[in-house]
Amino acid sequence: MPTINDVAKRAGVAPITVSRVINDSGYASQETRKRVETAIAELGYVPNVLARSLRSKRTNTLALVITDITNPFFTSISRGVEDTASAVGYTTIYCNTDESEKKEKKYLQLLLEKQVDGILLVPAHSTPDSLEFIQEQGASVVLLDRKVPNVEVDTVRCDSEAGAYSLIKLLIDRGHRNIVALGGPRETSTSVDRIAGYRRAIAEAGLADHEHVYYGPFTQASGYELTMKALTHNPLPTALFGANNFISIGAMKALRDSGIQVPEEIAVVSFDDLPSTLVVDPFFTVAAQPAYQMGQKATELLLNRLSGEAPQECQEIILPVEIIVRQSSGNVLA
Amino acid sequence: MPTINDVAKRAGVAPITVSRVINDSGYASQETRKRVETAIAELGYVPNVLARSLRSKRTNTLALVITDITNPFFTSISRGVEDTASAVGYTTIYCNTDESEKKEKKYLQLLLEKQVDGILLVPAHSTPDSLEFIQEQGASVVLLDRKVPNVEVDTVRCDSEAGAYSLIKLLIDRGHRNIVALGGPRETSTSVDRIAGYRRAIAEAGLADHEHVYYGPFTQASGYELTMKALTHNPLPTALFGANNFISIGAMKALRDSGIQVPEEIAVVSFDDLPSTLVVDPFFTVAAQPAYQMGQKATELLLNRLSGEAPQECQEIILPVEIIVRQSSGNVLA
DNA sequence: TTGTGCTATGGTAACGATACCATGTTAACG
DNA sequence: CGTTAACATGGTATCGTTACCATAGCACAA
Repeated sequence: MPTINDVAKRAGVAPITVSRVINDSGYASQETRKRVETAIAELGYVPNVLARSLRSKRTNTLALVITDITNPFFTSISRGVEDTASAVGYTTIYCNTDESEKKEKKYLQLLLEKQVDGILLVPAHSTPDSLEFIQEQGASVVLLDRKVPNVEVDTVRCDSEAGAYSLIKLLIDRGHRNIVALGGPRETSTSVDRIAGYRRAIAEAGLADHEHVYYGPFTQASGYELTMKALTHNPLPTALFGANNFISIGAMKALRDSGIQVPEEIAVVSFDDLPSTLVVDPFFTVAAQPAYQMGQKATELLLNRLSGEAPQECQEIILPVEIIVRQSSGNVLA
Repeated sequence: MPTINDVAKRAGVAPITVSRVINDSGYASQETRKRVETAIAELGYVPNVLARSLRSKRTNTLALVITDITNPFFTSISRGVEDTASAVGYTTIYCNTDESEKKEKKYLQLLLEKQVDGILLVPAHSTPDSLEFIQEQGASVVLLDRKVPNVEVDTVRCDSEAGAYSLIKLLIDRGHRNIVALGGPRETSTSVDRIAGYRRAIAEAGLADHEHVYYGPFTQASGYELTMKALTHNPLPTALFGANNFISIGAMKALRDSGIQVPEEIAVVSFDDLPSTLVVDPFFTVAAQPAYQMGQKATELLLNRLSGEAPQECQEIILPVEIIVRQSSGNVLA
């Protein structure tokens, strides 16, 4: 495989001149440029980015660390990231942590070894320490979707508390008094905030006695299981609140398997919408997060940091959620 | 940021010894190993993979070039790839070509510059030439999902022709005589094969006069549009065959918007299933491809090539599709 | 004329690791 | 006791590129 030196020899110039032509940096006469370009074409020369990055200390690579690309929410985020990054010549490495502390650690180490310029991180088990370590190693970080307390980091997320509050308020306004929350993990900030929103709405309506919260992973299996537990209540809840899309789908399956009609017998509201490309008849009343834009914004913020254009202080961008009312929330109770 | 030399100095050894400890290659006494490890920990040393790869000529990086990660089929493939690759210490770079020739070219060039060890490619506009160029540049290639004629390359895909044939046969057995195919792009091998399967079933049943094929991109919008065209037929078709998941969802929306009941008035069958995590009540009768395994197998094949374990000749692995009969195909016609 | 600044190009070192070769120490064996 | 082999460590060159500094021609202003 030809190197920059081979090209230089063939074009009758110094390697550095070839470099200047390739990168369009510094001066190069029209004629030299042409000679170099033909030499490149004739040899089928492909620059070696490893060498370039080693010398220049920039890899033009970002990393996106999410929990699971299989979740459409993260899929959309990833397209937002990828599109934004690739438009300015950056590549993106994706990592799925599956909410595992071990995987997260392993990937972060790997990414640092790869000298990525920046990391977009949906923290699963990140601590202030681990974030600081990343920054010490010269990589910029932007937190996505979730908070990590007591650190100075840029963050892009949605207002989970307000979104959940609105959903529950909507149910209460329709006459529901017995609403069960199917939460995510106890330690995950989005889950915590959504439950907080639920609590605020419940408390405001003077229903503190009717507060019922279950916790579990953000999975369909958990949604199913927690719903089955909720269905042992007497009297039955009149509405369920799923803290994310998978939980709610699991809940729906549990209700179906129990022969319970939605929304006639039990109403369901949920965090996270499903992309319209995947659903024929959207059914869920949801608090929809602008996932694509989250990825986009976070990437823009990160790129600004890298180019030194961003202001010194950390930014916390909080995007609004959109409440979309559909059938699953039903009508006003009789 | 500390380098291997800093570690070496602090541990009182030569850099190469540190290297041996890190990579667990060659000999190192228990005691030296310990000294090196503490030095690494104290300095917060992180090896620089760029330098390592530049010297060793291996990046331990694969690339997955797909058309759109937003399609659950490719999402599943990507998890198959990622899980298999990361289990043996490989990182994966994802690229979305969106079926664009320009993007595909741009990404392939970029990936070669990055010196990826291997590329898993869902060819959108790849030619034998472009594949050979990749191989000349020292990267291995495995084609995924689609064929490129007249090249020697490893391939992992499903039997599109047989899958489509089975779906159409199923409709014919239930009495359908007027089945419209909503195809993908004319040039894409999967689309071509699926239409071929459709044609074979139609011909076998002596229905050549009732052959109706439309072509368009693999998108929901196209599925919608083509269905609207199909609905202008007189008499109306009794069944539709969508060549991929997005097309079929678009078709369903068109039928819904036209006030046509599925399957009562028109039956629908489709290629590609949706993951059960995303659907409460699976409805489509489909030819399901084992997407995750496709990613897995392709990655294994690629890794075998890289380690030189694979036999010389190219392999073509063809996985079977599974016909899953659900409601959308309806009952036997009256 | 001298000085200044733009254009165009090149030489040398360095980025941070490992490949390759060399060397010394120790244990084991006939 | 000498030879062999496994163990343990190090020196030097090199991967392919760019940073940094240097040089030289030329136009133009003072």
